[in-house]
Amino acid sequence: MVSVGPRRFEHDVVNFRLACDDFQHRVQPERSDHVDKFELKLDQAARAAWLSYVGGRTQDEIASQLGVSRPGVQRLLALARQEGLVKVHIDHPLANCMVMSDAILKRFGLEFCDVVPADPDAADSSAHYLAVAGAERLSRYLDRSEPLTLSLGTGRSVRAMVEALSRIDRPQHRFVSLVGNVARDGSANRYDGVMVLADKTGGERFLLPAPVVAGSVEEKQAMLSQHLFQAIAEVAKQAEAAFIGIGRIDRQATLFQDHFISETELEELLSLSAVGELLGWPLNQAGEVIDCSITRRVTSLPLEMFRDQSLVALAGGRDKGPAILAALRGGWLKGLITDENAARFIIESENL
Amino acid sequence: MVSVGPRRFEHDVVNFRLACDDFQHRVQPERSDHVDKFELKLDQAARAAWLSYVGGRTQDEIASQLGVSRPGVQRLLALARQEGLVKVHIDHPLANCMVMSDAILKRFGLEFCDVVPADPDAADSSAHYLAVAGAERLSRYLDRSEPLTLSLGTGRSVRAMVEALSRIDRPQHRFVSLVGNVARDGSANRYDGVMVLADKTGGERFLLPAPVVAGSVEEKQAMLSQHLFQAIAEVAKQAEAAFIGIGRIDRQATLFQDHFISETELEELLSLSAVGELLGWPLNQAGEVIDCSITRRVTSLPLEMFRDQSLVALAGGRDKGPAILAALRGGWLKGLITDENAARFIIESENL
DNA sequence: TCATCGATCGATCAAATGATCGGACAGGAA
DNA sequence: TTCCTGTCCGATCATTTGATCGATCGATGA
Repeated sequence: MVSVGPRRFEHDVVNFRLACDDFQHRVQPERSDHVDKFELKLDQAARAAWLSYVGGRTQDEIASQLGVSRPGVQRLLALARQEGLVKVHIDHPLANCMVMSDAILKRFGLEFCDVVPADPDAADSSAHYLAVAGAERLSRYLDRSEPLTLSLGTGRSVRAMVEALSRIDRPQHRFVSLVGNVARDGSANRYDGVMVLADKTGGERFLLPAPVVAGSVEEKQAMLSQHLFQAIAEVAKQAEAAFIGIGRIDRQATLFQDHFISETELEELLSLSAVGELLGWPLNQAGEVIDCSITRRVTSLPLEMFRDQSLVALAGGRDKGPAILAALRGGWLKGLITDENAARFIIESENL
Repeated sequence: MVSVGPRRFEHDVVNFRLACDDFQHRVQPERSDHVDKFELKLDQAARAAWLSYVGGRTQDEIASQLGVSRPGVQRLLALARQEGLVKVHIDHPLANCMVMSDAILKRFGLEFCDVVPADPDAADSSAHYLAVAGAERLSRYLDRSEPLTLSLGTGRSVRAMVEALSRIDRPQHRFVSLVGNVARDGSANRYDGVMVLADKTGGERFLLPAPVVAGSVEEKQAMLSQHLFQAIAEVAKQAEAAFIGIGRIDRQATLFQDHFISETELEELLSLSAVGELLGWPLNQAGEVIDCSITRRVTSLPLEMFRDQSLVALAGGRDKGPAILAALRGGWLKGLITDENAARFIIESENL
């Protein structure tokens, strides 16, 4: 899955390295006849490149046309690409997305990164695309016929993803919710993502009978020691991949709006410069889990548990940028599905 | 040598056909879900194209990344190219030349066409490039070790070409001058192209002991019946290729300036709408040899003789455009070495 | 409901491409 | 002059790419 290195067109990110190679090549022989020779070679390279990329000739044809051997043509083409003579442009709105996706992928060592297009003006324009892209990735797992365990976080994005999924019969699969589906008032969320997913596939469902954040440290301990909780946690540990959302930490934060944390607690998190949360675990700008009074009451499985799973995050919108960036910096994610706006924020923040 | 058809990038000329194919595909299913489906496919195609051409991924990598089979990726890439999503630009002054060269090559069914860059302001800027390009082609023949017969016309371009040639030891080759090296006053040109070429290679030289245009029909007949003349003509017939210049027919014409034809004769040619000449044979705009009083006195070998030889013409400059175009239209040439200015004239005249 | 048509998809093979290696050649130092 | 060193060039092999063909799936109409 990991790219084995630049193969054909070395633009964008890679160009930098090649430019350096070039530097060593060209600056050393400064004398004019050498430069002339180089220019001549470049001319030939340009011809070869044109014949190959625009004219669509094969290297054999080019070879006989330019009067060199085929390997010679190959060297000319390589030269032309190194010197940046060949410019490829993909004429499609997705091209930008691909550029950013690739940059993020490489920067944070992800296994995949999908960036869906979004209109910067229309705030929620990308929500549906995000859901579809997520469903696409999700169904990649579900397609398999061998039994599979997947875990899901909460959030609008995750929810929309499973709703965008088309029905598929996979009774052998198991789905676990990573985040308690019980609100602080004790009401259970009947429409948890796992429920929908299990309905659509006919698979088994495992729901965590707990709130995200317990009322007290003691309550958390009590919950963690429950047999049922431990059994479900055990299933979650076997999951191959986890699809989760990324939460902001500010007054619009889901954690706060849904009353999982109080205003005082929010203030505390903000004062500790939390910028996002993963499964209820608050992260600072560097992506480290912040140790504070709230952390000690979070009932979610510890993030370390997901080191050997494919932790896939879905989140979009420029507002979520800082939170997504934190998750990336922490190295928690294996996959990211986001939108153009958030991606642009990340690219800018990291100077990519 | 002939192109076997579009292979990879179908731009420029070929794009037209592909656009038609596309038309049939896309217009028939006008219903919106079909269009949507097509759009989705195009999105995928854009992604695939980006990953392949910009990202430099291999098709296998793209396949696993997009979750389709490798042939699927191939179809996506083909689609992307058909739809014109992939734009390739060669960032080099020669790119224009290559475009024109290719257009001329295809339009007139040449075996090769070299277009060298030229500054439209500096009139003679391309003369040297032309010579070098010609020498390049010439040495392609000379490199061969088997005995070879080549014939040469006259003119500054041909002369410059042989001078640009580097020395090479080929005593087995034979070189024939196609145009008399005797001026009307009887003086022989000691520095004929053939002389230089034979000097540089050590090959045999055959010079036509005649002026281009004889003084009268009788003189021509006398000359053609000479044994020496016939012997040399016989050698010329065995030539594999002929490198010749292309002459204008106007007051700047070499034929006229060197007094091979008189002012009256020039007027006659112009009144018959001659626009150029090949080895002294005047051509009209369609490239047909004009039958007139001068034609009957031209001592050069008939152009028909070169139908099964590689007749290669060297000529540049916008002024020579009409003459070159005539030679091309007549279908006399197998190869053309010209410059940007002349090429542009040809492209514009033929609406390419 | 079934048969047929069409389209799409993936396995297979041929062609084209990229990379490595050994050898030749030129330029420079002993 | 001879040897050495670095560079360039072309033969060969592995990989990648393109194209064809049969199979499968879904749609359409009887």
